[in-house]
Amino acid sequence: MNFPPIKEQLEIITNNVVEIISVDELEQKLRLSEKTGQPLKIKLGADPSRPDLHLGHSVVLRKLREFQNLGHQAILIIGDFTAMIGDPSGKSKTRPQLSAEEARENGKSYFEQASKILDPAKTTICYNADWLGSMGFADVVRLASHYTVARMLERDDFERRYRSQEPISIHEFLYPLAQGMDSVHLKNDVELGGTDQKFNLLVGRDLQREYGITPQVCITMPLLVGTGGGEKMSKSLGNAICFNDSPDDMYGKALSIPDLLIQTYTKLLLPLRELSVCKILDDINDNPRNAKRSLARHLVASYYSKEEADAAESRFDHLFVHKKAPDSIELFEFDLPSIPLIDLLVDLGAATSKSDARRMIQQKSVLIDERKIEEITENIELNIVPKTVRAGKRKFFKVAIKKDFE
RNA sequence: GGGUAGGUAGCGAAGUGGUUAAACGCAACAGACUGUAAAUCUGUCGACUCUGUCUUCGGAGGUUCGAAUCCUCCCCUACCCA
Repeated sequence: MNFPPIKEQLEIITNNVVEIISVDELEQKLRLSEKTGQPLKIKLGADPSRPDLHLGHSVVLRKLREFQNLGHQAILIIGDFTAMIGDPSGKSKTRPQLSAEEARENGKSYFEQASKILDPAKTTICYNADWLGSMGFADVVRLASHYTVARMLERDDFERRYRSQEPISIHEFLYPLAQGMDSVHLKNDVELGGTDQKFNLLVGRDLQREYGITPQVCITMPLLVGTGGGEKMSKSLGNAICFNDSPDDMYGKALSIPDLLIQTYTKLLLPLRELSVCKILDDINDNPRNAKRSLARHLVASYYSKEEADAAESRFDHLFVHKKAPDSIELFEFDLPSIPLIDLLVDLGAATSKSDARRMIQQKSVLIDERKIEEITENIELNIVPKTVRAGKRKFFKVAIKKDFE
């Protein structure tokens, strides 16, 4: 196997990362692989309890892809074992515990989505239940003896939670250890993760050393800020752009990010070596509108195609710039001759409750066939010819009576 | 086992007997404006048979004309002591 020159590799690997522990060791490993022709094993852990990949995941996946491009071996670990126990960290305590089948299923879906970025043919995929699942209680006790409570409490979020008197369950201490065991098992050279993974990555490093393996190099990538601008991108916070979002959604969400984020998104999510991408950065100050539109188009193009991206943009312009109704609107048929508007809005899912529907009408955001509704008690006649219901700027419906209604 | 401090709307956080459906912040939604679903400003933000009614402040009872606020029991969390 021939690798690019070390200097070039380092340059690519270093780009965009927050921290590498340590660069010297990385360089040593690269030299060794050059000498032996052995590619480095690059590990990335995947959480199968949340199989909806979003742009936040893409930051680290793109880094893994860069390693692949350099000729190294990407290993995607599906954390099906840990998912079966149920991740206790943070707020989502109610997260359902996954069965073995669900975890595998989600893992598969994760891999499929990740393949939009990785080269699937060159990606090794494995499930950590394969080795963690066969550990006995005695093994776990032995493993746990390698780490101390004080060191556990050094971890950022443990420390924070401890200080603010939030509960920390004992088994949460086992998580970093389990993840570290993955590294022991795989004998990987590098582990990738977001900055929130730093502690876990370091535990893997320590454990490898304990078990007599050359410690892994830890590389942390920035956490992507969500579309709202404040918190990190996460599906549950509703500020994520998912791989599986439709081109229209993806385009629209990308355009909705605060201007301040244009630069970050461009750098972390798009290939900067491309000229058209560089131009986005140049445009930010003079013409943020164009910069953001270009960012949105590039994003859609990278997950779908250039054609889809252009189409999404023109549909967006049609809808929001020219303020016209979209071409295709979902049709809802009712077997009633008429219906109170309030009920209609609830039935359509445009409003979450009748009070909500009432509010929307009061706020003058409901239009029927372009006519603004002022009256809360409005009754809507249904015909064979569909009427267009618009609630707010984004929600469109067509409503009609069922054809065979008598 | 003993003690202390807590559990308030999607989240964070006020309120400790009476205009309190419950301040404030974030999120969300809507409107204006715009360059877009940015920014900014304004409004809304428990439910309903909606100028009124009903149900909420960990759970169940109780005191009172009246309770998120007082009492009893229970559940949950953190910290301290053992």
